Amino acid sequence: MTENKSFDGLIEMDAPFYESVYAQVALIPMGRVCTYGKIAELAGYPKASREVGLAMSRADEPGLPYHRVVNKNGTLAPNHAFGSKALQRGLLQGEGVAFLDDDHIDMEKHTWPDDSAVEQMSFM
DNA sequence: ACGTTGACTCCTA
DNA sequence: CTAGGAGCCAACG
Repeated sequence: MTENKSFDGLIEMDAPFYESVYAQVALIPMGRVCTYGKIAELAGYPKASREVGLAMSRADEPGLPYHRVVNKNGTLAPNHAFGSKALQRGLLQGEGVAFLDDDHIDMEKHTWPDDSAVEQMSFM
């Protein structure tokens, strides 16, 4: 009994924070990016921005679009993530994300959740 | 249980 | 632009 360590595909983690992070990341639509701090905030830990990065590093969940998570400054993750910045950039560009430079995303257009989304929700 | 770690963010120079 | 320091907090050994 108490075989709670069954890693038969799904990983039972005792970390609600991490699960919340993964859930938020999974909600990021294509062509959009989100910051670590924003995800931490949405996850319920507004100051745990660093832990979001940890969660990404430790994430083994396939299909999780964590390449859409970038720094608040619009710069991509360090080179050791994704194998290289170029790879992350390619993934984002493939989704329609505009870059101001090789390492800078146009956050004003692609940050999510976006304030312009509020306009869409308005019935006006 | 304590100390270290880190894909962060903010500030100063 | 780069470099350094401080604050922050959960997971991990």
